[in-house]
Amino acid sequence: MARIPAPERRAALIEAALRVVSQHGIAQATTRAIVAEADMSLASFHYAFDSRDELIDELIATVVAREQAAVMPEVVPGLGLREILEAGILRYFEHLKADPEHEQAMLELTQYALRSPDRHPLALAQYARYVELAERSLELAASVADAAWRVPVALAARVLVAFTDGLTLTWLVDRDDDAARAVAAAAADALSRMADPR
Amino acid sequence: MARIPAPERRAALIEAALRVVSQHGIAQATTRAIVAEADMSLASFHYAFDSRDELIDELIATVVAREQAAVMPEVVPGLGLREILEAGILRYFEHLKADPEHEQAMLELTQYALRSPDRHPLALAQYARYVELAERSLELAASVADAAWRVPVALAARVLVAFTDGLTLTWLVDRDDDAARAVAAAAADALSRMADPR
DNA sequence: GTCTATACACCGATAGAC
DNA sequence: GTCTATCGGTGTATAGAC
Repeated sequence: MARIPAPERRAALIEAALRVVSQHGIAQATTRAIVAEADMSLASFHYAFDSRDELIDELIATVVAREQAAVMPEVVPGLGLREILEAGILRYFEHLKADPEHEQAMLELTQYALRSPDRHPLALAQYARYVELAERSLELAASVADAAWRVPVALAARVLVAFTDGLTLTWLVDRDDDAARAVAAAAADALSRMADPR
Repeated sequence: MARIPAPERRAALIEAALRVVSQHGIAQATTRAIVAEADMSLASFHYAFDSRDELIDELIATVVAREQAAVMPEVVPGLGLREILEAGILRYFEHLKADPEHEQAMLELTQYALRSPDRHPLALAQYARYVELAERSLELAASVADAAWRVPVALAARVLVAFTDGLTLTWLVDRDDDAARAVAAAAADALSRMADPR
């Protein structure tokens, strides 16, 4: 086999691990399954990583760092804040529908991290990142709609994260698109009432 | 050891399994960990159950059937619908704070069920039960507040389930009580606008 | 650096004595 | 019915040839 620098091997293994977790769940993301997905030998795994735990930690850090603002609103002037927010949440919903396994993987990684005190900070960082992205979206939305947040943006962002999480979890279970759209509308409604026109 | 009828052994093992899942997560809920918690021999497990899968399925069915309406509003006349709903959601939040491991276990069992086509119906049944309980709460709340739902109650109930799920997941990660209360207020606000005074 | 082969722990499940 | 002992399989991790 070709000689591949350790950092590249680590990256390839992390990508393979994400695919395995997405498709089969974290419980099935064994070292053997991951190296098979990456088309490597088992020994190569332990050359690149000290342990499976080390890879999982790195995987969580990677997906968190890579997370993009799926809810980021388009700049369409003339719309009210409520409409802008609803469009943003619906955009996230389309993103969820396009790749449900990825969001399911993110949820599993969160819960995995929650089960170990050592890894709890990883889950916290993940949600801090979500809140940060939500915050930017809400600030942009208010700016476009010419509104001002009455509560701290960080708090409104935290509420938005909770609402999208709930939308995700329930939709992954029942795949009820109409219900998900109702959640989006209700969430946008509630959030828009946390701001005043300027 | 004493001779215990099979149904009692099954019940004891299910209770032990729930404790193990709550405390250590479903990944650690091995047959050995469960029998240790139940103070039984490993062979007793396979006398009562054909397989570990059979017990997990039974466990999910049991916790779902046992689920109570934690959000069920108190009957306090004179309050508006929004206040009644907020009080109900805050009641659920206190329930969550009192026993976080149980709600975390429920989330894990849901995601576990989602990973296997055979068990997906169990997750669906779980959420159908949640929606049913939410529906009863919403009907009672509207009746007490003398209001009428403008949308189908089932849909409003589905939205309520999503909101409480999001509240649960985010709070389990960051344990931010103030943020959770803001989610509760926003959810109550959004839901109350799905009804009209009568 | 990469491989095959293997050590060792733990898993679910069963055999067979009592 | 209940137990101890054990099987076959799979998990993580490592040894040692190349």
